[in-house]
Amino acid sequence: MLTKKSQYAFKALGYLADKQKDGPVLISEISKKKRIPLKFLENILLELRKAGILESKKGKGGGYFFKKDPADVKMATVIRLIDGPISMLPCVSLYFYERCKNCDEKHCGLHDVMRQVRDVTLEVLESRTLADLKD
Amino acid sequence: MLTKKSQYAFKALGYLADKQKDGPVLISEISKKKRIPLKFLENILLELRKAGILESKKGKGGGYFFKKDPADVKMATVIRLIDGPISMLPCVSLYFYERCKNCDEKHCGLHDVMRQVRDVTLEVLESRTLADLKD
DNA sequence: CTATTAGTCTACTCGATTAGTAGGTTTATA
DNA sequence: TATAAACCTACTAATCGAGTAGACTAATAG
Repeated sequence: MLTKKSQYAFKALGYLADKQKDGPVLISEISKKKRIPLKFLENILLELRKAGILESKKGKGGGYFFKKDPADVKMATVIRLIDGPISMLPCVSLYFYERCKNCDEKHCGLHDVMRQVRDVTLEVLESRTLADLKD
Repeated sequence: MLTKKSQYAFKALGYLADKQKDGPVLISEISKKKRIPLKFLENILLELRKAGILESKKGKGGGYFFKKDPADVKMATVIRLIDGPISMLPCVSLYFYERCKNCDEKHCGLHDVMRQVRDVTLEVLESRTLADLKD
């Protein structure tokens, strides 16, 4: 399951993708329109900015807006950033790999199945982008 | 990510699938061979028995063994039993569905992507069975 | 140059979940 | 009747998820 945090992130990013032409959008506006707790949203947007996906401007007329083109940001990237691993096991994770103890990866049935799950999952999440969140 | 609990469950089930011809297997044997904390394993096997996957026998010569044919138990079933939902969002879950607030499922980009992820994931997990865990 | 607006940052809380452990009870077999 | 083994309830400690508090910094308008 995705955490609330990444679900909020996706909602906020979808909103920002819609308003992309309108210049900076206030955190408080996103918070109201998407019903996301204000302070929680602050943290989330900050993370997205630090990751280089969003950009912000302080003071009057400020707010958040896209730094990258939404079409260039994969869903998988956002999930990994906010929630961490996408795979069901550490030993099949590409970005958060950990060797599994007492299970030989060469002939571990579970490993094989979970690698297959990872592959089909990533096929979707690496091809879909934040542009797909626009309505 | 799968929990330790379901990972242990799969290891134990794999072991039991191998030993299927040998009659009842002791919890303590599985615990040793697969390096799973004994008391934790007890709980797990109990759940699997109550779910009708395993059967047990008490007293001398007792232990755990398969009630169903391993080839008839889908991986998805075990995950749902031990960990719960497989989907990334409650609103696309088949067995643990919950309507999502402030997001119209008719035109929600996130919903669509996550439904697609669910579909490809289940294609794997509903087709692979515990027989695939044998080595 | 100062008031206001708006994002930045650190740290805290609090409940739920995860990963176990303890210890007694029941049932089958020898 | 002794012993072997599973059964069952309840407890604990650590981590994580979800959110809050409050002070700080930077940009703009008058």
